[in-house]
Amino acid sequence: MATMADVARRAGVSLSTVSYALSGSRPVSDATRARIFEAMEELDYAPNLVARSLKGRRTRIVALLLPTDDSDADPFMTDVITAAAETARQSGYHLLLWTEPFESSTDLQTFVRQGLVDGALLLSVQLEDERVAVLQRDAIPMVLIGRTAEPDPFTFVDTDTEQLTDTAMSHLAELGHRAVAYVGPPPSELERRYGFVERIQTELETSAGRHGVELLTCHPERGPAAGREAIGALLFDRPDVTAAVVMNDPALAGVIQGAQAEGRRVPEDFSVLGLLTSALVADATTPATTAVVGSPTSIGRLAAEAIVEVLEGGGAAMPVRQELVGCELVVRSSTAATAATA
Amino acid sequence: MATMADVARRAGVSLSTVSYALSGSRPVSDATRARIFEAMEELDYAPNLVARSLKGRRTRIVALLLPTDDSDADPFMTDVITAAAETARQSGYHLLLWTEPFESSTDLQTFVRQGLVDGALLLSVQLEDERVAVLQRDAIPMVLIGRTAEPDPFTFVDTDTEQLTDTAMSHLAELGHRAVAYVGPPPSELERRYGFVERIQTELETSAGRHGVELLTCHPERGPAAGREAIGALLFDRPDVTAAVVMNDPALAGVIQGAQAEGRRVPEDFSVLGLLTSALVADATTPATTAVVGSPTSIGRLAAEAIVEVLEGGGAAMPVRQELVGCELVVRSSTAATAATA
DNA sequence: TGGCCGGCTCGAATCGTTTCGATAGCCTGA
DNA sequence: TCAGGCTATCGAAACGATTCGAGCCGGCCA
Repeated sequence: MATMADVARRAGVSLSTVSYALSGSRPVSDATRARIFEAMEELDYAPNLVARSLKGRRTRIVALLLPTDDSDADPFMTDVITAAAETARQSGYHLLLWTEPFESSTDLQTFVRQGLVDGALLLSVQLEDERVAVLQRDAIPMVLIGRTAEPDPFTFVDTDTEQLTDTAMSHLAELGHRAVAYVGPPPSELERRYGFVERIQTELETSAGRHGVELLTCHPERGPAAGREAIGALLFDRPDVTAAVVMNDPALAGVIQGAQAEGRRVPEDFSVLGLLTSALVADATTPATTAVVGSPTSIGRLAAEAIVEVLEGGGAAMPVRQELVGCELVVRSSTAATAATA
Repeated sequence: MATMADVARRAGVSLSTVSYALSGSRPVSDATRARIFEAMEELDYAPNLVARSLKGRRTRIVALLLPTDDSDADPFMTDVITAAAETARQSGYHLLLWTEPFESSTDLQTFVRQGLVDGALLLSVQLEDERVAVLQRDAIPMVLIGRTAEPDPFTFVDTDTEQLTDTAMSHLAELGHRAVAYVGPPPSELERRYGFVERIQTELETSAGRHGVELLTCHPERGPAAGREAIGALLFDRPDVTAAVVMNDPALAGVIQGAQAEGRRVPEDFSVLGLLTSALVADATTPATTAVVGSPTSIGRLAAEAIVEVLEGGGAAMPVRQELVGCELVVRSSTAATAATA
């Protein structure tokens, strides 16, 4: 690898002149610049980012904090990550993967102190997130994807859960449903105090109330069998329930099958609506599941934009950016008007 | 951030002694070492990785080359990535995301020349992969996940496609199936000359031949509708087909539904076997789809181990490592013996 | 013709490590 | 008592860039 000194020698100028030609931070005559660029060309020169980082005291690398035990969110996460990486790259930044189980932030602590990363993007933020405290202690700029219990004064990007739940409930209410099952994530997710899950629960209740709908909650484990069982038990108790809102991809098919096993046709007698259901899963059920989905791509992009903005902003006091990303109803074939309505 | 000089001053020793105490590359007396570590503790010292990288001419960062237009492999990729990152971390390495569309390796070229990464992990390798040529030109150590048309002399980790196809065909042959449909990936994947896909196709044919099974191929687009249509047309032509092997997650449910629409019960009259089907999708179909799956976690781990080995190995000539990762049959409910056999 | 101004270029210091060569002190053995 | 050998420590030179202050040289004006 050629260095700047090689280029300088070849072009017959000093090291610093090469630097100025490259950065433009001081004027360089056209003739000199031409010779320098020619020399660079001939030597296949590319500036060494490590040296630049050392001198500039910033690496333009952002850590992507990825909890390893959050596999439910996989398809969603991939899109977030890809979009974030793309966006960051366009601004000259890079994303460095930092995977770790949910609780164990001492490693994170020593990691960020090593100065490899300028900032961090936090995925799957929990209501009380240790990682936030750790980063805050060392004043590492960060952007959360998700929200902590007390969102201020952090910059975050999150799905607009209020819109999400409201889109879901209005859709069902308009179709005439008055008693709806909420099939939530498995119990293990609840214990983790994952903000997203709790927010959905309360806002779903609020929204149901507003639409005059009664909501009945259950939290089956992963897998279709658990889904079948949960909806079966629920329908046995409450045969007046005519629809289910499902935020549990692994159990989704089970919910449909369970309802069918109770003698309900889907969607004629019983509607099923997915929440943040991955397209692959929604299309795999019979019938295909109508769902309200977020926009992982926008989230990734916005998060990357936000962290870049913070890092480029230098010391300037910036307004904290808190963005909610809208949701969309993707109509497939699992919801329909109730008999009463139709 | 405290530097080594701060620690040295506080401990009353020279800079170099601190370095030796930390690295152990020269003896340091117990008393001195104790004072040094105490000083580090008090100052919350952590060595600066950027400076270390500059001096050592290696960053211990590995690029993870991730094609952005390969969304079909998502759930699989997430596991590969996570496992690779975890493994790398345990050896003191980091993974840096480099996303780019399939064709555009000039960016990659200038990127690797900047010396930020010591090596690279290539995901979704194609038969003729530009990226390999680019990296080879600059002698960047790499490990492929997948194989190029001519796999030598590269280090790679890949799914054992021969075992994969053979597991699939023996399963169906044992159940008595003699004419089997192969529902492959969408045409767009074929054009890309993705080695994995072509290898599966030929080996499936070989394996079918060996088991006395006739194989009929189709490549529907993504989505259940395409799957229904494809299998419908195929069964219309060839009513003697009693099973389908599907390597196309988005179309999988459609294949099952299409067979049912032709009056076949699944699995009693018609078996469906998934190839590398993601668990989420396999569990979402009715009935749940039996599948032969690879081990993304092992692949990620092995790939990370391999690149670390290469990078740590220094100049030492090492045997090229080429590993094939085995597959496993996950029995669910979509395959059964043919009427003739049962 | 001399002094001044301004545009380009240069040398040197710096970022925080690692590592090589040298030195100071101590012990051992003759 | 002194040469010789160890051991523990120190100083200085890198690694490859950025950036500050200074200097050179030509042109312009008086």
